[in-house]
Amino acid sequence: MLKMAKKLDYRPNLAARYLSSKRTLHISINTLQGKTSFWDEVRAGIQEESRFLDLENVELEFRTYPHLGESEDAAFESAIKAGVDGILAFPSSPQNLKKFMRQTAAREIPLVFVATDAPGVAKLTVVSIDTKASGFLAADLMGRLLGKGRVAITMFDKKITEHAEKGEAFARTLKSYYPEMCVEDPIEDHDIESEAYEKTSRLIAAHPDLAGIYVTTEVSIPVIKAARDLGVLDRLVIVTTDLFPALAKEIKEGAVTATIYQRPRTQGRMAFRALYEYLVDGSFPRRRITLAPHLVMRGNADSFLQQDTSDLNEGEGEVAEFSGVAEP
Amino acid sequence: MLKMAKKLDYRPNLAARYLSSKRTLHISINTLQGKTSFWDEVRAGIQEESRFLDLENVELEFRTYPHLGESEDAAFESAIKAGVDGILAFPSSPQNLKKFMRQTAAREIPLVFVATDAPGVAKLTVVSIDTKASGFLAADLMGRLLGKGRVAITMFDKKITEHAEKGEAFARTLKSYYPEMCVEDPIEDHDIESEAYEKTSRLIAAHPDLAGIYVTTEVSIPVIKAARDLGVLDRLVIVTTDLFPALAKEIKEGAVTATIYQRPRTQGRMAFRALYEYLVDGSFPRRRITLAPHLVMRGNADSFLQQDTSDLNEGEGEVAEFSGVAEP
DNA sequence: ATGAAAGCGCTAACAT
DNA sequence: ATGTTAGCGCTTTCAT
Repeated sequence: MLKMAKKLDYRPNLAARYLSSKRTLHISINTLQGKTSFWDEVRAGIQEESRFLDLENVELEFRTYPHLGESEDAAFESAIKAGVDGILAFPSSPQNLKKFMRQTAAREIPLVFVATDAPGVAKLTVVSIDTKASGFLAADLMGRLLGKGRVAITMFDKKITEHAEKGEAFARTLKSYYPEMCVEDPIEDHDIESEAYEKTSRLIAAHPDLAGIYVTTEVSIPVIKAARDLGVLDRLVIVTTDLFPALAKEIKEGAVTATIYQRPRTQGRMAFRALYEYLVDGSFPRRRITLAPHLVMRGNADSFLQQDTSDLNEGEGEVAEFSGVAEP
Repeated sequence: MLKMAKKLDYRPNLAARYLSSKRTLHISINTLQGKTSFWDEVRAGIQEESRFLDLENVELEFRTYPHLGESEDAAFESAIKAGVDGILAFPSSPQNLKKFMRQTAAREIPLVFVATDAPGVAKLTVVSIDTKASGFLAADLMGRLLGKGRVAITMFDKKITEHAEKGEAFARTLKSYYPEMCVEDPIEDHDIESEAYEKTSRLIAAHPDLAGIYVTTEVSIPVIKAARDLGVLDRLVIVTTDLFPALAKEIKEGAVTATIYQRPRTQGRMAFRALYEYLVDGSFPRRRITLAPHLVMRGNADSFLQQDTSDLNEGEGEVAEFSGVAEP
């Protein structure tokens, strides 16, 4: 009886646990090598939060692979073999991942996904951008600026949940608020530059009245180039995704109206936080952690590009001798 | 010699420190009672982060005052008398605060400001929204939608740094990107509804060609009402600040084009984090912690209003005793 | 003043 | 298997 009661509201003292336990948590970070800076930022966010939260008992193991596909599998296998305590990953090919599901499940290795979900795979949580808000923002912006006309959307592949969701929110918003606008079937570029260029060119040729394009993938530059080469850039409203130097240039020059920033650093931070909490506390995060996108236009493009050091500065390693709070 | 070397790369083990120390940190949260939900959200963010970070050695003391002015001073005095280890505050009247500067400085009580800076007051850091990005966003949105015309801006008072900065960014953006637009002298509403209504009405009467209004304060409803009463609401582009139910309604109905959400919860979280880290680690935060504003339009208004539980889930245990200070 | 010793609440290695 | 004990790195108290 008493034991029961005691057990119910018993909370282990984490400080004591850290102190006594020699064990260090090994967390594997399986992500894609940065094509643009997106993944570098995600990793930076993870490191940041790790340093902030950690009471020096966690070790990050970065398994960064250059391409989707087998090197991704290799990273997974290697992590499992190494006996890591948790995995934080970018799931690119859900089918392959299922092979590992049993293993992670059997060994009770918690899994957190960043940026994209892998439907059907058991995981602790997924951290991603709010796709509805993204699609909506792009649509309302275009709608307000154009009022009517034909617009297009590009995505990696209709099968990527996140992209499909953005597309759906985009189309739905346009339909309900701007009935005089219509959306073409999505272009699928598979993150391949030439494919994006080709398909965009063809689309523009087929629809000389095209008024806007919403690019949900990272390959926005080829889309812009196609429009420019065909001489229609000036009359297109282009809304893109993410932010990197080449794109910032186009934004500042007015070629791109706005971009929807997916806050990679914060995604990394949140993902690590969720995994760490689970490992340390046993507490479950929400099933999905969704971030509000930031709208970037020419005025604030630069402030987003420069390292958003975000929260804390370096721990100087000094004893807390409260040395007066001076303002320099 | 050896001592020196040792001291230099010595890093105290925080876990051990928490464990052994009986001391609990007392942090006073001096904020304004919520007129809208802004301050409630800030406090929620503080609580959230506190529960998340805390290894049960911190105690929050909320000193919430109904009005600016003397009750604010009282809260400050009470906190200092109580011997708190740190204060997290909304500085409404910088002049008064200076009286306490000496005291906090003398007793080495670190001070963190939220939402607004108090220039000239020594503090650990200030957490606030990115005013430039806010003003810019409002301006570029209006510029893109209107192209030309006369627009106005309302603020609490020209003397509030944050408001002045927003106004400046707004005007500067308009001037450089949309030379055919012009900005009226700012309306100062001092957060008083009747004042906002009066002055807006007068402005509209004086400038029948007014095309847009950027409201940087929380009193956007009276501005909308004035425009509606004078029958010009339909042709005005209105961009507001913050978000609360009554405003969300106006956004969804199209009266307000967009609002710039200042992320009160995140402001609270960041502020607490900075103060806590300093208290525990001795590490100094950046001088200013600036958050990117969120653009809210009719499609995503609801998702912002519903409690953004943000990061973590529940921490079940309860802290022992709260001294005579009320919880929010 | 300065230094030695006793815990803080756990885990891990030991003994039964 | 179960119970006991040493000790993690600090702070605090107690003795010198």
